[in-house]
Amino acid sequence: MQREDLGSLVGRITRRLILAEEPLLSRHELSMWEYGVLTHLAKEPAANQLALATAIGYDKSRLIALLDGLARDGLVVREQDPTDRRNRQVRLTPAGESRLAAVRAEIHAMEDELLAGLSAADRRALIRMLTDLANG
Amino acid sequence: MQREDLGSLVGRITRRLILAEEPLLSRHELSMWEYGVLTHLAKEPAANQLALATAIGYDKSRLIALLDGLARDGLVVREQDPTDRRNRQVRLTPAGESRLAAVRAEIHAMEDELLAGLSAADRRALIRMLTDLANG
DNA sequence: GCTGATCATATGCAACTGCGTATCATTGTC
DNA sequence: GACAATGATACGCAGTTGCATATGATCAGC
Repeated sequence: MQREDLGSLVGRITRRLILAEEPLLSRHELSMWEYGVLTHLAKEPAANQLALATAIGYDKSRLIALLDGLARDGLVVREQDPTDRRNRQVRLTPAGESRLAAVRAEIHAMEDELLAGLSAADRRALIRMLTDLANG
Repeated sequence: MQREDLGSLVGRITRRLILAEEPLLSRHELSMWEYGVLTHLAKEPAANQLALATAIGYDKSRLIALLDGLARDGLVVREQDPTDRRNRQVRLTPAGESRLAAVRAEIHAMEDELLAGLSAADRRALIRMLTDLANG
């Protein structure tokens, strides 16, 4: 058979993932982008909002409303950077952490199911290779 | 380190691929979706336009204008299905095939570069696993 | 031949996207 | 202290998306 494009493969996988994640996320009242923000903040608090936007590949002008919503729900807080008052540092609240932990557990369970056909070694290899590709 | 979501990994890879593919495609005056249509038609001509739309995950009402453009450029033809005249079978023209071949060669070269860090065995394993995941 | 289903096509809509641009506060430099 | 640079915020715009819906042609079953 003709070799299939990497882009096509990845695209089909993306569609499957979105299909599987959307119901989990909406049950916890989170959009895909909100989940992305929470996930990124769990890794490291954002020094400022521009850095957060570029890190997750989202539009900086759009991020504002997204953070407004998350802050209103008490999942994140914006705090002035004492060393540079132009910056708003963004970090998870305890409520944000627990909301994220709940969704994330379900998403990981879903992923495990998706990868159930692979051996443990294959799975490790896959994650390693994907990580390398993602990080360029 | 905390385990990273599959969705996040795939998302970052997708962004990289789009960034790398867009200039190649636009040099051949093709959009991402048009390339997707041509690629799919190369695998198998479409029995009708609805089937084509769902196969590539595109909106059926939007596909019409896309096919109009491709047909205007002589890359595809729509033909009445002799067995069911409601259907328009869509297939590549020779011009469509050669245009696709030209772009595809560049895209494959780009992908090879992207995967250059992997051994041949790793690469085969990766493609196999991605294909399995994509096909569910 | 009538009827319901299927397909191509067309259109409208609300939401989202990326992009540019403007404003204002704050910073660091000269 | 004046000034350029940076960051948060706000707004508009044009393009894209998914979704619903309508119409007309054709088909298959009765």
